Amino acid sequence: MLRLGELERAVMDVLWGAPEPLTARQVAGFLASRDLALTTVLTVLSRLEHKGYLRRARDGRAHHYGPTSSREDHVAVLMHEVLGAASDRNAALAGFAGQVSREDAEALQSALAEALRRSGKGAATA
Amino acid sequence: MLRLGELERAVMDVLWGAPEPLTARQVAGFLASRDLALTTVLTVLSRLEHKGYLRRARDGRAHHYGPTSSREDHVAVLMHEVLGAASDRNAALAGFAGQVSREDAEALQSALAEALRRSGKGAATA
DNA sequence: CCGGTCTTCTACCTGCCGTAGAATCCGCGG
DNA sequence: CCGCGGATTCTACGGCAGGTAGAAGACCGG
Repeated sequence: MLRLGELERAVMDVLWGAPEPLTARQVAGFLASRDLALTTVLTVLSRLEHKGYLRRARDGRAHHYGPTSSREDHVAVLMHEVLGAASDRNAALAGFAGQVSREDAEALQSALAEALRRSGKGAATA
Repeated sequence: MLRLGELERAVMDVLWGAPEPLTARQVAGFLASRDLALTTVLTVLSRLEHKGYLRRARDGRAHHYGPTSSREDHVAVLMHEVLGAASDRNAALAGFAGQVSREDAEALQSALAEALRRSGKGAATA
């Protein structure tokens, strides 16, 4: 998985936070505090598209850029990627479990229960 | 959290996999397939120490380098870091839960149960 | 005290990313 | 159908991280 730089992340945050695809100009608008040149935003947008994070569609003279997956999916994928680096997955999972907040732990538990229930009566995921 | 490069990760893997701290020469030995100059290993070792991943202790003429934390801890920390990037933690956790293998899901569940039990009769973690 | 290690310093190169100007393209209004 | 103005593409530069390693200095053991 290709990593994101600071500005790239900021752009993705804008797009992930938007209800629908945005034009480069709109993205620049959301990042107005950075006072970036439009071409800078365009460059980043292109790089992100190249990396597979964005998809774009022409609309009149401009393009609209939208994320190819949700931030949550992205995060989930990254978490797996990180987890894959551990030689002892169980130990890593245990370490992780030991560090999460109570709220997260509870949320994770129900999510897991749900996942197991689903995979239980379908084909096994693993 | 500072990221690791390819070689840096390889070095950490060697040290994480070793039962005790190693000298630069020993590390180079484990990475023999790369045919690196000793100074290259030393440089990387220094950078890793600087980043806080390693601690070293002099022993006679050479230093012995050992990891400051286990790979599993490292992975757990990284997972949290990644999780922190999600605006909707629950959605991210759900996405993660939906992607884990059955084995991992089960391991996680017991680890979580354990964690909750412990935090339950102590001070709350969150 | 000497020699051979081990270490430190310094340096080069490459690739990624932030940044943006110049040139080109193209759809829309007239 | 033409030209205008915005959108896109191309190209580029500087900085930083990381891989790589030589040269020189520090230091321990014999």
